[in-house]
Amino acid sequence: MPVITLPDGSRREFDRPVTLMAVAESIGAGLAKAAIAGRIEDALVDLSTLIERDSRVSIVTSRDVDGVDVIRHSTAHLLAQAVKALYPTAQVTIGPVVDNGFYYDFSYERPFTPEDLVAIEKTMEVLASEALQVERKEMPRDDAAAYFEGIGEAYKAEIIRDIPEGQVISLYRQGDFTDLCRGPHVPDTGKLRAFKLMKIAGAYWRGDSRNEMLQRIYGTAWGDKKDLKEYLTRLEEAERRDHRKIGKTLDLFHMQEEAPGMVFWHPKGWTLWQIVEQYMRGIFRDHGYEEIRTPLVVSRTLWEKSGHWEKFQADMFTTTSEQRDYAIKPMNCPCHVQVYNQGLRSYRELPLRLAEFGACHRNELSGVLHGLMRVRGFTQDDAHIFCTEDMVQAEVSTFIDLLHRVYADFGFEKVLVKLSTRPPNRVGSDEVWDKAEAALEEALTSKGLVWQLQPGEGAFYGPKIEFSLADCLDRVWQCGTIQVDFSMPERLGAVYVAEDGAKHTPVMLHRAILGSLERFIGILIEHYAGYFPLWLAPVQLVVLNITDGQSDYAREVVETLGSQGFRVEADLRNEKIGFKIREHSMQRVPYLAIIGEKEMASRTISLRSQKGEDLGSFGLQDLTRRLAEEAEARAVTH
RNA sequence: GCCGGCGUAGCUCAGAUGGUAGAGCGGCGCACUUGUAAUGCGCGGGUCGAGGGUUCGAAUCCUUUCGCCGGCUCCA
Repeated sequence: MPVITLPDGSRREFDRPVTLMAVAESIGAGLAKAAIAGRIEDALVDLSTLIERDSRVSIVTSRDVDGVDVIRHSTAHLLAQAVKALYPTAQVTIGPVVDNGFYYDFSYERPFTPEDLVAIEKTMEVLASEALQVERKEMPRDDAAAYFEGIGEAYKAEIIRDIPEGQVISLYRQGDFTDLCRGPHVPDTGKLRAFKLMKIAGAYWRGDSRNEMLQRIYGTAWGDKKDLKEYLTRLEEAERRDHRKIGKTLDLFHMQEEAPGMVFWHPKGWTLWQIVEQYMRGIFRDHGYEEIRTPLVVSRTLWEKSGHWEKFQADMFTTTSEQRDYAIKPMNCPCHVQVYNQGLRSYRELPLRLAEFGACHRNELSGVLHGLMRVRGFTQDDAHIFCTEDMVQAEVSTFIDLLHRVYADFGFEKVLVKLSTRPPNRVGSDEVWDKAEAALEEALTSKGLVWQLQPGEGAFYGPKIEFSLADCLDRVWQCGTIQVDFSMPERLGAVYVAEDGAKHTPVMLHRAILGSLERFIGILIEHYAGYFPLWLAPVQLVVLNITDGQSDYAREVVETLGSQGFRVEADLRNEKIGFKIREHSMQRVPYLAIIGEKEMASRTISLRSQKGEDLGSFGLQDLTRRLAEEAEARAVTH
């Protein structure tokens, strides 16, 4: 006689085992209708699950995150059912839930086309409208394998064969379609009301590039149509913010096929770059870093010592001169160790923080290149801290503060943190790893940060922390990192003389805040949709005259502001003011200063914000004060 | 690198089924001297990503190749 405890603490007693659905019905018809799945104790299960013992129970609806995931998972099944209905020779493989949706991989004799996608989606809608019951059935492993082999589903059979013998396997049937699945699923396909197929892509069977390429269909699914629409709007917004598009319209940079994965920076883009770089240079200077510059082209012999030649040769650009092999540096650390190695270092010099805006090149696979976000030539805000093991925690701790400050200055408040610990293949003793991992963890804890642990995800040479920022669309970008390295200083012969007079190997911390400047600028462009805050805007203000009569005064204003370090341009063209305003507004210039007869007579300007507000007339002193204050505050005004 | 899609004027894009390319914006010229998101008129501008093939004839069909886009894989 199960006693059921609901989330609000109330209890209900039943005189015989009941299904979750029956519990939902006993609470209310509305809830029963909205029910997607349920939870018994903490396990997410089907509504058809029979409750035989006293339990804590809750009903999951589409307003529940887990409920939406169940809907997505069931929509993946609906997709597979539709594909099998339209293309019976297609074989199903796997169909998991991903962020915002799901996908399903199929093996089929030809690629699916966009027209297929339309047909499949239509069939899915029909199947959903039929509100087919979704039934769970359990089967012994071997029977299940035999079943799928019998219906020609080789991939499913293969998946089952990898499940331990003797285990009971669950199958889900809806209409004439049966899929192997752990579940849970919606009670009937009528619950699937808000979905859309998004795109087709290739994907390797089991994610291994040696395997067959399958046809992956991506879809999105939501609890209701409103959420679906919101999601699609968000995608449109992301498209609107695409840095490749904005980079073109704002004339920031371009790329061309003669230099794939490399950037041609135009004057405005390079101005933005310089603002970012000079800002970081100031940060370095204020926090005990010394800036250096090391060669781009370095002999193979150094890369052999560092181990890169062996491990990453295919990913490096190489060249030859007078029978010597060279590689264009894919990272800066070996070169930084060379700077460290000049002269004999004393413990008194530690920690030594060497920073470089290091231009690196990696011969990335052509298929992964993506605007500024994934390039072959990039510049890191790189630095290496040479220190003792005892200094690691303090250095990491200071770095974390620094990083948060930098992100906040650029307008990013939300930072996500991941700690990656020792992988199976690694260098260094367990004691040293223990110490390093503890130092990183302690540094995070002392800052009161929440972090995600990634066991085994550390580099072979040491543990690391990765910092990601969330942009205005809540997209997450991993930018910062701090990594402990036990390997390279020793490999490259870095030492210091300690208090005991003996030579010791320093620990090296690799660290970056922005990561790649190219990519970071790409993120900035998308975050602000090109509407940069004043301190970042390549052109901060344009002075517009009404007629030729004010040209000289306009030039004078530009000169005055320019001499005070503002990035100001004049637009003295013989055009209507509305035309000029429109052009510069579309170029997302933060401020426009308009000068007509009136302004010239009173030696003022009329100020217009990017948003189109008339801010009134300003004398030059008031204007410069206003601009300076806003730039200094790094205020985000639009 | 792999799978699929795409590549036409400076930009955004039209150009079924093969018949030697078109619009808007920008550019240039002329007129207009203009008050807060497009003044009017006129003029140029493209070996249709590149190579090869089929054809009387290719932007269009086939093929090779480069690049871009979306994924997969990779990411020291």
